[in-house]
Amino acid sequence: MKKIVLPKKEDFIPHLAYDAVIFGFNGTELKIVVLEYQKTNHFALPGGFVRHNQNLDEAVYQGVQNRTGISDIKLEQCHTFGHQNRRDKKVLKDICEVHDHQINDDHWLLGRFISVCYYALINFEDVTLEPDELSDSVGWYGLDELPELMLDHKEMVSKALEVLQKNIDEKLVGMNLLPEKFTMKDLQNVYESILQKKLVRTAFQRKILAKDILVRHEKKYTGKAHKAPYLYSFKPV
Amino acid sequence: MKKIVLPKKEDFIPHLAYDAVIFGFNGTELKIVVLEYQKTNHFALPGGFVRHNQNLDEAVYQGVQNRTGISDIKLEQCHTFGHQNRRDKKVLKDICEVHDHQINDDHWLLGRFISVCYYALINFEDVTLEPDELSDSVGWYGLDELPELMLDHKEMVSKALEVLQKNIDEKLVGMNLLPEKFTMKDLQNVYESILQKKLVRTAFQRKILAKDILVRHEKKYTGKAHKAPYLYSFKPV
DNA sequence: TTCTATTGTATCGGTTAGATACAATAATAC
DNA sequence: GTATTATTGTATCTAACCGATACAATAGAA
Repeated sequence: MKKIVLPKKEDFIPHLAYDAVIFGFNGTELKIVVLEYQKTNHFALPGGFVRHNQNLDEAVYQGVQNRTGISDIKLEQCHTFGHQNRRDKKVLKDICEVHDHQINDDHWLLGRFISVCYYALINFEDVTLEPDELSDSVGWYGLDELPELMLDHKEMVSKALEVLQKNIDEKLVGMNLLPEKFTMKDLQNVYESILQKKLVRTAFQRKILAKDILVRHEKKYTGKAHKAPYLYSFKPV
Repeated sequence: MKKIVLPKKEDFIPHLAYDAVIFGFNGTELKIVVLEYQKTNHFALPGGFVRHNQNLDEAVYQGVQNRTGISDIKLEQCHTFGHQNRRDKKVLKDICEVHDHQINDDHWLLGRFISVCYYALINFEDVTLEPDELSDSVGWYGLDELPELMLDHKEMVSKALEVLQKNIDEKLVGMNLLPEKFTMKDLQNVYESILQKKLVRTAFQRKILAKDILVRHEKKYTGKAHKAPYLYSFKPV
């Protein structure tokens, strides 16, 4: 196992972390990015720390990029988690041990952390997840097939989903959960995955078209024995 | 000037602060609580730091109580501000100097702070603001008569108002911006102050009554030469 | 050619909000 | 007393919107 360099205490704001809930859509199901730490069987949201010379927003953007390979996304804050027992010595120690680091009980990484939670929507298809040196794997997990997550990361997922549901109409316009061109059915699937309920097809189509945010393109012939749906894309702003 | 005790570095999480936007309603206008630091002419939202053995939420609750005398309120998070130049050496130095403290440029209070912003709604009438020893005064200011505020506190006010506007229907039920009993006109005034726009009287009344959240009481005779309005209170949950 | 699943759209009924109208007051002016 | 005035509570009309339903228009298989 390659020896990694632990983050140096003096570079970072102590007791402050961020975590990100990154939503993607595989055509059927809403999924989120989860990291697995090498050999430890510990799972977590992509997260990290904020440098003294970094804006919070930038730290999150760069951190997510480093840890997952995902770039060019728009992250939004959803909540800051600050319970005093937000710490997990065991998990951190396990991770460090795997990498041949012995750390003391008073090491800064084992202390209490306040974490600012962000969320983002990305297109499942044009992303290749690349785990960083800390992580054994980085992968997509459906909301109902999440592994046990570190600390309160599960609560973060719930909160992020809640905020996303509330803002779905604003956030989805021009958002890239879908490929460039998509059918009305695809869009409805995204809505249903996020809202976690079935929508009325005809009313959905009417509502979306009334918004006047879509451009209609050619038909999409799927080979199935029925009328072919039109393809749409979001109107450029 | 009484010499005060500065917060000790070792008690608090460094680089982390909170600030609170506390909304009250005086019957006509929406106002917020602003502190003035003694003799310095510096104004700020009530805020403070988080102790190592405190939950974030508790720190905010207790801090607001200590600094303003306001207790028994429900605070909600609205955003975390983390720009790297969130620091203001001059203001902090001024405040310390007034209290006979000389602090060095590397004092922890002069460093960069990430601040978690909260907001709350309270009943203007049953609160007596009591400034703490740091503050010369604590008072209510209308949104369009705010003094110059420290750092990005003005942005915090905007953000809090934005969140409040979005959640007005949920947050206002049983909320105590109003006295126990109030007229429909009073309630409409609250809505209009928060949303910062005029509402249609008849539609407003119909909408609120349809929610079935009010109890109707006796009429309120104001002495004015017109029909007396009914008093209402929120249905107990 | 027939059949089937899906899509695009129109229509009906119920709900909601803005606009308008109007009757019911509470105090004042006379 | 009676008329006057401002405000309140409610009803009505219309437009917008949503769920439900109906139905014609397919694309491919049988």
